[in-house]
Amino acid sequence: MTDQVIAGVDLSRLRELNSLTVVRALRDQPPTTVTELAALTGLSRPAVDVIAQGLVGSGWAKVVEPGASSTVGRPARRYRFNATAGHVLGVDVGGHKILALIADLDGNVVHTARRSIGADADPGERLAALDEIIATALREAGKTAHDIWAVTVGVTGPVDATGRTTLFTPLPGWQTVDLAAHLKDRFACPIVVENDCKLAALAERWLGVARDADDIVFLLAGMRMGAGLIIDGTLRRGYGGAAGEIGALKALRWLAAPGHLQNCPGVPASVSPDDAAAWVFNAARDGNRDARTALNRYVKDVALGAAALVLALDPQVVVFGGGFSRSADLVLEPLSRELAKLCLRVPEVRASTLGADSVALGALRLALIEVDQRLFSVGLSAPVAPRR
Amino acid sequence: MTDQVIAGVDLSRLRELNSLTVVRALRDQPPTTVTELAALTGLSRPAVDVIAQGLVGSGWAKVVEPGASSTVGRPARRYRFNATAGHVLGVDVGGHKILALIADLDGNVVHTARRSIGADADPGERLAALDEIIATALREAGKTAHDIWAVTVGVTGPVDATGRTTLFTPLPGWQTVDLAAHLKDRFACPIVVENDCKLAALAERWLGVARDADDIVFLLAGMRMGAGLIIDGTLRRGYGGAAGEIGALKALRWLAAPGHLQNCPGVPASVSPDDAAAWVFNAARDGNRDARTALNRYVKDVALGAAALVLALDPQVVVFGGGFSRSADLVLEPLSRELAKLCLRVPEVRASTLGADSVALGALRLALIEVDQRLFSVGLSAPVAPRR
DNA sequence: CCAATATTGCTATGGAGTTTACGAAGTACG
DNA sequence: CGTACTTCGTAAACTCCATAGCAATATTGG
Repeated sequence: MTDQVIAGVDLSRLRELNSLTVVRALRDQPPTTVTELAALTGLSRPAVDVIAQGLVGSGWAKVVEPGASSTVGRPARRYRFNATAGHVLGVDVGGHKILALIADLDGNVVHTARRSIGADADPGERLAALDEIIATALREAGKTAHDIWAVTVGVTGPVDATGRTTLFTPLPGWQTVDLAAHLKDRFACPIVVENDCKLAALAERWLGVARDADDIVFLLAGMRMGAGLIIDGTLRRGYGGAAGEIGALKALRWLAAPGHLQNCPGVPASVSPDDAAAWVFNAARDGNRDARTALNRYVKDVALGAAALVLALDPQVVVFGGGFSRSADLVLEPLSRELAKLCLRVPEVRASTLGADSVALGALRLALIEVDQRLFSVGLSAPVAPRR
Repeated sequence: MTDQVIAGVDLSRLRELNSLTVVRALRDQPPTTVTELAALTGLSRPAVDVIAQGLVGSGWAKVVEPGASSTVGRPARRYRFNATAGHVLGVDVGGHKILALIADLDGNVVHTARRSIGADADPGERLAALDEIIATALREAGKTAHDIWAVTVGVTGPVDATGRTTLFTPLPGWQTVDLAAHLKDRFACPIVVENDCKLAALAERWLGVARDADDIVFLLAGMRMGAGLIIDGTLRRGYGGAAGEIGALKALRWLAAPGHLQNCPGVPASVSPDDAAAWVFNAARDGNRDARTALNRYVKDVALGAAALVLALDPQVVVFGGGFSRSADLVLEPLSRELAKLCLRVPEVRASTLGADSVALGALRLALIEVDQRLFSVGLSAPVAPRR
């Protein structure tokens, strides 16, 4: 079918493959003995031994000398994956705030930097704030740009293959911004720009409430509605990066959905438009009749778009996330009920637990996936760090 | 992440991997010399030589002795993939007909058997007809059930993991039929039952109009509307096998769409309900005003559901297939126009060329994929045929 | 202190691929 | 018609990798 190069396996490549296998096993395990690794990989003990020592030499693994052993026999030396060999950076450029996380190769967050920014900030201000917060995060974490092996930035609006949001974005003036190009001067590593909903979906499967599922429809519910799709365990972007943008279909009323909350009668004039939804949720909890009506209408509209996604993809789980997920207690049950009415096979509906950090966490996850892919295609030989 | 066995590569496994690489190269190529294979796989000439001879010994390849050579130097022996080592069976169990195809491992159809059946036939009759046509096809092709390495059957309605259509099916009484179990007595090989739209989508990517695309929304348009989704080059079924069933959402009006054609004013009483649509298409071509109105309404309704799928998945191509694709000349342009109005990023719209055979061809394709997967996981050693 | 047990390190063995080399089989050309 | 040239087929030597088995070593328990 394809005419691309079909890779025959050379003997040196064999060793590399087995090294990668050991790395993979090491990474998913607490510090491990050679014998355990041998059992895990199916390789012989001597082979694993040689490989493990090689990995220590090249920095991928560290030796843990045996301490007080609890078993009989000679205590075994243990090896652990050297997660601090490299780090990744994940950033969420939101309307109101910028959040940057730095994590090691295991995904442990080692530093967090947050800054709020006006929703009407122009692209120049926003980029300057981004640069500043990245610089701050690196400095405070004691890292330089060369310690970072991959960068992912989340923005609102569909992102195309080049990392631009030309189709549409709610950030003022952002249509013409080429964020990847902007960051390319600061980092030598791969830089990925991705849609915020898609990143949040990744986070939810990584650390959140959908860890067990391979087919997930993630709903980012806030003043804007969005969705991220994970199918067969992989984030799907679509051909032009616009997968999940079901809100564009007016018949499904996603655009209008948050309006029911914002324009709910009875919201005091003292409450700012941004906080109206929170007020309505609280009022609904207290039994306010207008608030309950608004909530009902909101859920019905959300369910309609969600049903379209569910019918299209037949996921195992629908995750209700985003800013409004704090009020999931009010939404989950009626949303589930509406979906049951509209869909053929009804998926589970769960509430997100990651809250406001989900986009930045998802950015970390995507950066780690990027490192992984290069690791398992390029190989261990070259350090995975800079491209040039 | 996973705790499953992580495969280390043994030396014998290495040889197997390289054998598989050579098989793969051989399969996509006209009869090939050892030197060419070596260049293609990156292996050395002696290594490929040994492997090729081994493949001939185990029946996977055949030798083509050199004939009149056109180049200088000693003419090379050529090897070709032995596509007739095994065969696959693909069947389309439709409302009005049953179509069975037998193909070799290259996908060349070696036999076709077709039979029409009443739309109201009960499950017993339908299964009997299926058995008969399979027996006929095997007999006339000079094969037995043991020559078949994989069977796929296409039916209407969403198919779950066990091969049953418990959610919904338009075939009378079919809800309780366990087709896979029925066929298990007749074949020792893997048997897959799959939804007809999904199979037609596969066919369109294999031999049809979407060979170049990895992200495809396939529309099966006929008296019933359905869809099959190919994302990142792979057919996606959804968690419960119900992906693409967007027609269940009444707001998107797929259920009603064919009705515009069937109930078009002006259709002569002499035309049977099944042929009404064809009459309307013809009348529209002749400029009949009522027919054009019906067609417009039909296209608008089709476009609405299609737009939901397009927005959800952002495909490269939308393929208009199924029985009505014969009249694609009337549909394509307005459908494309409607989609442009409704979608963010507008995909190409193409008309299917495979016609009524697409489901059976897709069944063949899925059977071949099944053989492939077993080949590349289980390996060459065991003949891929019977499971027990 | 000694026996039991498990790990570590070492050496011999065998399989697979590569390199090198040479005979074989055909073409091109004087 | 014969020689030079090209390419193929195959064998031998070599390298690399993983395995198997054994000796050495470190720890626990009696």
